[in-house]
Amino acid sequence: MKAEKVRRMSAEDRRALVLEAGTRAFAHGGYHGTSTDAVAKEAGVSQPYVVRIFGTKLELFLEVFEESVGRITAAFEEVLDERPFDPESEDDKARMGLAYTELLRDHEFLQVMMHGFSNGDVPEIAAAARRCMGSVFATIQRTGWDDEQVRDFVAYGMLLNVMISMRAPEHLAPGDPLTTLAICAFGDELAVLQAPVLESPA
Amino acid sequence: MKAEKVRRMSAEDRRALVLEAGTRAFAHGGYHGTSTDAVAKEAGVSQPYVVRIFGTKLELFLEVFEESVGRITAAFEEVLDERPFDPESEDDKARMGLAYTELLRDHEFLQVMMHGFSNGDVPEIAAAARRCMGSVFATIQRTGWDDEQVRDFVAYGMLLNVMISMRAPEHLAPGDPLTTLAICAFGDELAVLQAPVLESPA
DNA sequence: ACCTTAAGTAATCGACTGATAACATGTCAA
DNA sequence: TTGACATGTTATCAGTCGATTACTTAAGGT
Repeated sequence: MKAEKVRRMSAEDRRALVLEAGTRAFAHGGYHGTSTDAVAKEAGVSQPYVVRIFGTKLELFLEVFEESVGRITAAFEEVLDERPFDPESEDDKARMGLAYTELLRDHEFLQVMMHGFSNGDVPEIAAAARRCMGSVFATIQRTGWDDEQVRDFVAYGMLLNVMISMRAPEHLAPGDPLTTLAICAFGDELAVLQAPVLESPA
Repeated sequence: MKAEKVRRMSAEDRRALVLEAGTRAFAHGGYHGTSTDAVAKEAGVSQPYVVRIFGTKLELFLEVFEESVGRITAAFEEVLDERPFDPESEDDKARMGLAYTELLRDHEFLQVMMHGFSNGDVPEIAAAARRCMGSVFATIQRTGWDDEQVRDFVAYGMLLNVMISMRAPEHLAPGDPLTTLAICAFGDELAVLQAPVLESPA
């Protein structure tokens, strides 16, 4: 019957794979709204195995969360390290903005971040959220902007996160005020977010 | 034994009471993280009763959510209707900002709103979120500001919501970058948010 | 006083969840 | 080849959740 020998993976690789699956799963339901079984299904392993790897669901979420925020700060750091950053330059500012909007296309990290940010009732998650928000702020500070500029940049990011969360780009109606907001918040990026990826148009 | 006659309430009053309790409960745990029993306990009634009043947990949440957003837009409308609003006036802009920071002190509405905004995986909640975000945007538009200004105002609000959600004001450490962000985001309001209400200082 | 209506609860159900324990099997060094 | 260890699963449990049913009793008109 079962001729297939089941290939195994190193614990390290499997852990990384489950972490990725966890990112996708938690991006949808958040901490409370996602079961360890959902993560397991996404990863293609059994539910008890994912809890054995991470100990508890909470620890799994915390790892997923911190990794997601890490990816986001990494995207900014890439821009900052690419070449000297001029705090006065509108062009450099646009580059930072672009780094974020590129993240929007694959918005799992952002949604995980958002879920972490809004789970203040779980002390460990709230603590992680504060730590991560601090590190994001500190990273943006490296631009040389004054604190108010950094604050506004972060605030703008939060708006985009919220708009993504509520699936605004996929639900635009002509007369809707939300459409106006979406247009002036996402700009050119809106078109990209509306349509899913097209496969090799003939 | 039980001498107490149980006083009853009109369905209307009880409904309002449970709605209020729901606001407090959902503000903490959000949709997925709050049980109907938690709402019932908060309201001082039995769990089956709260589901009978609202039909399902989802409908209860939607009512709580829409009412919360209603309170928020109402706060803005109060400012707008108070006297003619000058879109060029820095003073009038400050009044709008103040309307929001006053909401921060009793932040249950904001947290419920935030939870609704980040629950995009539940279609009904996401739809309500889009509707409500649209109505908030439309309300702020009544200032006469151009769309970019309105957008930035809303974005700023989202940042404050997130900071409140992660309990930033209660966890300020001297060297922390988050503290810097908190200071330049909340301004004078920060002191108020840090300390719970003091009872008649001797 | 009576009796219909409406407010409210206790009991309970089936589904789900996170976690534990026991078991099975692939991998690899000696 | 073998045996120890690491990878992974099945079975299962106790707790929780949303919802339904059936019951209880206060309120209020006649």
